[in-house]
Amino acid sequence: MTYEIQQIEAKWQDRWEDERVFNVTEDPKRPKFYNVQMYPYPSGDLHMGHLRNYSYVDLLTRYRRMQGYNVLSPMGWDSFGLPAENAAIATGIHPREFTERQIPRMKAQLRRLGAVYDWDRELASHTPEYYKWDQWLFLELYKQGLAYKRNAPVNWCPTDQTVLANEQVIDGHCERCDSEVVKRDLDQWFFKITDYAQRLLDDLDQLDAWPDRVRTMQRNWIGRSEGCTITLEVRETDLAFDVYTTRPDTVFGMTFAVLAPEHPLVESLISGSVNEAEARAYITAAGSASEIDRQAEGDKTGVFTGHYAVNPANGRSVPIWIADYVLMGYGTGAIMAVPGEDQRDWDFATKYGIEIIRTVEPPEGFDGEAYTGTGPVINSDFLNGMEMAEAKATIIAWFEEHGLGRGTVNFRLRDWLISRQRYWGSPIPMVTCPTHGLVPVPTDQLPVVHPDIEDYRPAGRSPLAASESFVNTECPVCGGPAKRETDTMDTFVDSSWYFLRYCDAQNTEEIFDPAKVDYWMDVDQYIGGVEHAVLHLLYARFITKVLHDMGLVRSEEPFKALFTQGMLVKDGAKMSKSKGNVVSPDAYYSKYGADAIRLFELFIGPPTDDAVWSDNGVEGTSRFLDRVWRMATGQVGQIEDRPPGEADAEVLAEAHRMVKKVTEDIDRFSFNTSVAHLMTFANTLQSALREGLSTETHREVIRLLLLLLSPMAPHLSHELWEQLGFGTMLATEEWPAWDDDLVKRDVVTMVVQVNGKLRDKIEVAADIDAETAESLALGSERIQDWIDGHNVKKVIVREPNIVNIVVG
RNA sequence: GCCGGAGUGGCGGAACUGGCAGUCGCGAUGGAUUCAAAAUCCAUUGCCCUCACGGGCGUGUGGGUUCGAGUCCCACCUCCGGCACCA
Repeated sequence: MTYEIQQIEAKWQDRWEDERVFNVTEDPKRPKFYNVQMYPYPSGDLHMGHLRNYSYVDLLTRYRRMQGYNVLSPMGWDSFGLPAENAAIATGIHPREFTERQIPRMKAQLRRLGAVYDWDRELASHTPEYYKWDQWLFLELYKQGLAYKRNAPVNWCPTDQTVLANEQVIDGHCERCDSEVVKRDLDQWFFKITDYAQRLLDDLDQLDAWPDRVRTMQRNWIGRSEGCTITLEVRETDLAFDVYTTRPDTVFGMTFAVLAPEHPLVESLISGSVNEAEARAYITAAGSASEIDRQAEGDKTGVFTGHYAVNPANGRSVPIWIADYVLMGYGTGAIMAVPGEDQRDWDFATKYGIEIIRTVEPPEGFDGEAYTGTGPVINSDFLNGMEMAEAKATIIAWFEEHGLGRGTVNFRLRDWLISRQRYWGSPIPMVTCPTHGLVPVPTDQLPVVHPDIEDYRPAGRSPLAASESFVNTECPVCGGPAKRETDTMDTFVDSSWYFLRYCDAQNTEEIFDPAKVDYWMDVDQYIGGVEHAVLHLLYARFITKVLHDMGLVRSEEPFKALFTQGMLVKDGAKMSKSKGNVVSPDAYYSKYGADAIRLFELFIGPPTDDAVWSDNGVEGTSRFLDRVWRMATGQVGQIEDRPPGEADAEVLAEAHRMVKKVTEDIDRFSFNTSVAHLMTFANTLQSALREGLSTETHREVIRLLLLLLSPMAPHLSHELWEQLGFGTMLATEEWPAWDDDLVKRDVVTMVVQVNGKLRDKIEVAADIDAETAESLALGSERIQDWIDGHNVKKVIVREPNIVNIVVG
């Protein structure tokens, strides 16, 4: 019996598929486990970095299945979007053709790894069967006022020739192509995610099986702040504007006010003002400056409007400035500036010679500039002497009483910009009629079919706009000539609900059957990259809440547990095609097989951490699997036909210890140590076999080993399971339980320390009492040498593990 | 700047709750087997002193708490990630 890797792996891949072992239906009698990984973009070849993630997902599918769960593990394709489109532009192949060529290749590669899914539920977002429901979802949001179109300054990527959501702008650069993003005023579609800001924030508290890191990132992104909106009147005019502040307690220190250059009041303020020319020049310059330049901290610029505002707290006049360090997109686009307690205002005031009044007493010896800490309020009339919290509450109450302002809550989160001027995405199902304006496409006319066109290159407007046959349509209201919306949806719309569609993927009548979703949701384990911490995971939570409010989904949160895996690193960079450092699994498949690759991917390090690829690591796990094969098939040591003896009992006990450790470690996602425990046991078994082991013990411990190994190295385990006659299909066997009596040790090593330093080890009974432990320790010859001539001050006993003797 | 996370042998990493630092693997060294090699097996492998028994040092740095600290606390250094003129 030699280990014919290629043949065995192909055999079991066929059998899992042919016997539909991992295809599932709703079964109320069994507990369910819904295991989902973030569906991939079908990019072509899988490299070792991808395989790491698939190995984790597949391990969980198989493990939970053996534990008796009804496990749903589906797979689909995030097949719309820029990568396919850009690849298509580069190669001249149509994105549809390109995509539909890649999908079967990817499937074949997953199969080669031995990864199993319920392929009956496969979906791909570029297919009309899928995007029809994207469009349906859009119309539902539109109906509820959660989708709207407006002209707004948006992030424009000059390379990809499309707008980007705020979440897709990283440090002022395009998330995809790294080009510098510019601002443009455009009519764009938005989803009103801000309506859900508070709920998205509050419900993070329920997600205790999410990494704290991700929850913190979402919290920061939502950016809730509590403060106060105050109305400032402009002297000698009937104009007024609102400012938002989180520090109303410092209002007496306001020595100027600032408007963002885009603020709507700016025009009426500067027109005819003494400073008009200068102000106009400044606004023009600020408007053309890139985001990056405007974000340069420290170097603050601005221009005086020529007008003064009234500080509502004390009636003082303060100059109104325009400065681009105030952003139109946050708060009211205008601020009260308090240089004494805000460093930005301090910088500005110092530069332009504006007065600075401290309203919080800095501590003794404070030598900084603006003081942002706590302390007693000063120079502030009736607030004097109060601490920050009290002063805030008092002044907000005072403003409210006098009708000058009110306590308000502000979020950093903005509405989600979902329209894209690109070809390869779901068409937005709206029509513009000269008579009836914006009209939604009736749901019975869905899908708005995404047409195949010749020229899909980006051109500053959607390529669909060039297709006469697509654009020209009838108004759903009057039947007159009308034009279709030509923008497509952000692919994050597709991915914000696909996990619901998996529950009922072939439904042609509705987006899904709520009863089926009810059975499978929530996702019990969601697995993906941490790069989606705010984008996809926030959008998916939002859409789930919308569907919940529509009564279609019971739960308010889609993903009960989230696992974010680390990346595979090679030559100091994430393994990726664009970095040119990918390692293809092909050579490793033919030399070592899928099991050795999988086991190495699990063994390489903690799953949450980045791991460094090593070329000969697979060799190690391959050696281990070879050894398991040889030991299982009787090619190592002596297997004796006799009743089990004492040595057998110890091997059996070790096997049960392995069962316990491996199970507990899988449960806490410590896959690398699970593998280590299997290897440790294999070493024990090998030594035991050298001495000779009974047939009975050998068979039992091999049985346990194969059960544990099967989610990690399924092909080899299945083959041995069958060959040794344990049964036909290991995947459907029950996960082993350990026997506590066997796991328990009778004799343990007790460490004896003198002043905290290890001085002796004594074998003692596991149930030793404190008194015996102490006298054994003190009686040890070695210990005597260390305490002779010293005064024993204290003996700490933690039986049966440790005795520490303190001498002076 | 703010908010997270990490720093342990030649390398990847282990030590989950304060209790033997270095499981497991890679690499390396010596040996067995072999005509030879591959494969396999055995042994050694944190650093320093010692023929040895044994001892000293050791988890980024400095301090602290504790009978006892990789683990807890304080300060700092370095690296990684997120946010960043958010009022």
